[in-house]
Amino acid sequence: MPRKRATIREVAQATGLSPAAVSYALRGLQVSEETKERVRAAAAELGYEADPIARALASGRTGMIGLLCGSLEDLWQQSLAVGISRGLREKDRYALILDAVGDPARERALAQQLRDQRVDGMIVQPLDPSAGFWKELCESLPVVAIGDSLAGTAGEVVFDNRRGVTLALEHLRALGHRSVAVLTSTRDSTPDRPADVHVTAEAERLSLDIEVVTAPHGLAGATAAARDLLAAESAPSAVFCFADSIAYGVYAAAQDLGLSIPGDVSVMGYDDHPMSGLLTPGLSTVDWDIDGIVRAAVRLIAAAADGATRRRRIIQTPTLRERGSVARLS
Amino acid sequence: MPRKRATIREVAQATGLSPAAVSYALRGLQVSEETKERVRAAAAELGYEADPIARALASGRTGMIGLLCGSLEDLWQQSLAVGISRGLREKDRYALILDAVGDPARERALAQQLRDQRVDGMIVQPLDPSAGFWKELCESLPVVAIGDSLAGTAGEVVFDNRRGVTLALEHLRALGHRSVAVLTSTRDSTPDRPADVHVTAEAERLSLDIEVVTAPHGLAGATAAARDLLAAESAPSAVFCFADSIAYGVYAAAQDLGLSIPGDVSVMGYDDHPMSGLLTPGLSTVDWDIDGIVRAAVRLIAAAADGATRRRRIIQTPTLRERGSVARLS
DNA sequence: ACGGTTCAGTGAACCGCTTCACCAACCGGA
DNA sequence: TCCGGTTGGTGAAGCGGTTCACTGAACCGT
Repeated sequence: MPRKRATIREVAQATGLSPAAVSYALRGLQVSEETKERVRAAAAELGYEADPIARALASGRTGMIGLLCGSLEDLWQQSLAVGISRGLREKDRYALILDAVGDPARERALAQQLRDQRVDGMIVQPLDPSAGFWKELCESLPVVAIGDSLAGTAGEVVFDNRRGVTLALEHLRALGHRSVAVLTSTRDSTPDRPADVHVTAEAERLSLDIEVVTAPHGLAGATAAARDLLAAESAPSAVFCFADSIAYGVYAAAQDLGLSIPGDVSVMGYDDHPMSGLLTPGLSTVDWDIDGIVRAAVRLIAAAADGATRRRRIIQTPTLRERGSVARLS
Repeated sequence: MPRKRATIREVAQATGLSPAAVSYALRGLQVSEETKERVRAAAAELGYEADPIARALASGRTGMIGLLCGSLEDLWQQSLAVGISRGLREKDRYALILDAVGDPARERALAQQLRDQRVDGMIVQPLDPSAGFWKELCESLPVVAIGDSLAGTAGEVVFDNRRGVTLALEHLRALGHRSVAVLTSTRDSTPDRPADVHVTAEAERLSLDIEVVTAPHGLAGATAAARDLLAAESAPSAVFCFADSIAYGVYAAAQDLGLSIPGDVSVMGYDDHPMSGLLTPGLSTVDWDIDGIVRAAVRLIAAAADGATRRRRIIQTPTLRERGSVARLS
């Protein structure tokens, strides 16, 4: 049995001070340098370290940041989680990552759980942004949303989806494509739904023939949807996928059907996931600079957790990344 | 300001019971059905929900499972995290995922943090299994290790690396390869280090010419190492990578150098990551059945957290998955 | 010598729940 | 009728910190 941990009272005893004094000393408040040193020494001696749970109960704060992922299965959210963990380290904080595994009810429960854990703030990419509990949540702690979906948050990092859509569709148009399928997925985590609006608007402007298809979430779902799409007689000359991970499904489908990319069909992604450069051909995509997004989110949440009150909205602008999955249509 | 949360005392007040009775009632203990019902009603009425922090402080347990990833950047650990989140949901538990971002000091801090959060158990894939704190940690709560690296754990899911190595090398040998490079990485998270031992043993048995190269961690590192390897005059005819993610680096390097896989060089992976089937050619690899691993880990940790005391060791056996990245050498 | 400020430190009341020891009432059995 | 054993419930002492209101001493200028 590992010897029970030292408590603050033992340290107090050892130094002949009151627990209160020890508490203050260890946090560098209100005490003379000399006693601080004495307390530090005694604490080290006893191997004392403040219990975060007790501290959380008494003070209501923990220093932790929560990251709530709607579905960690999503490649995009994986990248997000990785980046945020790394980014927070540099701020001497750390993230508690929770995964709602695609279940809105669970998302609700976990959001609450996270709040009850007294995180100092949380970063979310909501599964169901329209759910009522977000508002309430945002009122009780700083929340930074990725993708502009929540109102009343402490901050948001939003995507200029109009620009992203324009970039992709103009690119396809410039290479001669006139009929393109737009492949989204239920729970596409990257952009907000209204991206659809931009699609139709841009399609109109560019006089493109658009067909929007929504695939079930996940690689398998995207593959199946893409297979249907590509096997149809009226198959489009290009597919614009609303996430690189969806485009991967198109690659798989093309492979199954013996179609060549971009020979038989052109493909565009949306994200720029690290794997996209490794495929053959490389996936042409809309690069959202995930590093920038992560940095922005970390900056926002750290500021908010430190008490900043100004609500900020950072807009992310994408760039086009050409790689070879889009052919010029003769 | 959101109205302050109801406390157990308010519920007690409302029902005319003592806080203790309410506490028992809500956990379904020692009270008559009738009062249970009364308490439930009052709780619902007041919107009362027990505060997990206070509960943790008083009772020492939380119901949460911690997942400590040495480096979430690693594709393998990402898959693990996803699987475990999903698996735990079925057990009505949830995982707190922490990422040490490759820093052993941070790993230590986070492990401690997790314990201090009173998780009921934790699953780890250690960055530095030789660190002293693991032992102490394992004594204070149930720990399940992925990859047999820790002693004294509540359970482990270990890899039969000898079998894995044999599978890969025999496959290469059977197709005529005699000189193969083995590409590992610092911090290869999948297998335990001693896999190297198996490599040399198997190489001897199969009379293969082996060169072991260790790449820096990450895609960029693997790519660089692979480039050096493939550009050398005495380049091997095949590369066996100790993780699919490392193999991705080889693909990238081959692309850079204008080499064809498997025409100019054959490649074998180790994991079977979902993306491996999408590359061209598909990556032939050693399939570790991550689903099985996850299920095993979840079962072990759930049992241990529920008080099971028997220490279990589950051995995972791999299979060969041929896809096309290995050519027959004429 | 005196009121007025800081400075260092103390005591006790929390934070919100669990748990242990104990009790009253009720039951059936002898 | 009395006794031992359940049942349903209570009170208070924690869990291990933080914080608020307060005190005693030292220091200030006059």
